[in-house]
Amino acid sequence: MQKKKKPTVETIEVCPECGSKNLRMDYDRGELICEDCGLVIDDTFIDEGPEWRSFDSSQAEKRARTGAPMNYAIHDKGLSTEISWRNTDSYGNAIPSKNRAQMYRLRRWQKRIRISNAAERNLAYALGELERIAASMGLPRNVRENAAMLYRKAVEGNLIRGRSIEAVVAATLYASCRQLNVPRTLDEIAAATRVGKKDIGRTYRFISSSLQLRLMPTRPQDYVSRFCSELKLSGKVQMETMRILDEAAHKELTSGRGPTGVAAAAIYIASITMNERRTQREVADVAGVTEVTIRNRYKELIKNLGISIDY
DNA sequence: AAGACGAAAGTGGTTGA
DNA sequence: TCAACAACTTTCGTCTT
Repeated sequence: MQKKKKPTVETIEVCPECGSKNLRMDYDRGELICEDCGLVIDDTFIDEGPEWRSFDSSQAEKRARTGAPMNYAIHDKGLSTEISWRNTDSYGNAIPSKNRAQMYRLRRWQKRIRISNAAERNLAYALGELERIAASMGLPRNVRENAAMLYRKAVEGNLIRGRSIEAVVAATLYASCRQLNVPRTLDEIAAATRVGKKDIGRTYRFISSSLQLRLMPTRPQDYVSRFCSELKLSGKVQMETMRILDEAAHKELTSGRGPTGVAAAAIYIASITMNERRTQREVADVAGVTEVTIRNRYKELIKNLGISIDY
């Protein structure tokens, strides 16, 4: 019954950057992180199976709940019965031909009951899309489930009418990412869907105000670890960046500014002061802003924080 | 030659009358 | 609903390494 798992990121044991074996899986953010240098080794690992794992029977007992786990990402929350298409019984034996017709009728009814009307069908389609997009972006499971919940609420509130399903799915994903502090930019979401950034933004605003999501504006800090690892910067740079951003936030240099731009500028500064220099273009590409924005932000930062940069 | 700099004009979104 | 506005982008010429 248990199929052999194909090798995943969990088979990586040594940090390719510093050789440390001190790796940690951050399930909340969906990242595999080196504890020593801070490198995010892989943020696109595929999660298989339930959201928890047990390593021995006592843990399994503590963590297991009765019945199947609720899964909001499946349109009937994963609680319905599934009938396999195989003509075998649960022991793997072939079902006698005289029962085949009966099985066929059972399956047909099962389908009709499960996906009975247009609303259900749309929900099933939407959640399939959600899963596809989230998977291609490497978003962790909790973000997907959260997004699925938001989508259900949107359906209940009749917020879908007049909007494309994919736009709403993208918007809920975006909202979910922000709620759980694993922000992705609108650009990134737009790149993974067939919906324009404009549409997603509009739909997002509509949904979040209708559902009263009260989301804080994204903080630059939330982007740092992802950007830094994409730039292959060490944990030292990351920490320095955080320090700069904290100070900047304290002096109100971040409000009103685009968080990605501020994050990019702080990373740029930290990369120089920590002797791991990256060009403005490199940082700009990763952060999805232009060099000009980085220049503007970083001039503000070094002026107001009294950081001197000597080459 | 690549990177950094800065000016100027253009874009899309927010705000307030 | 519209215009003002700030943030950000694009483009381009110039300077620095």
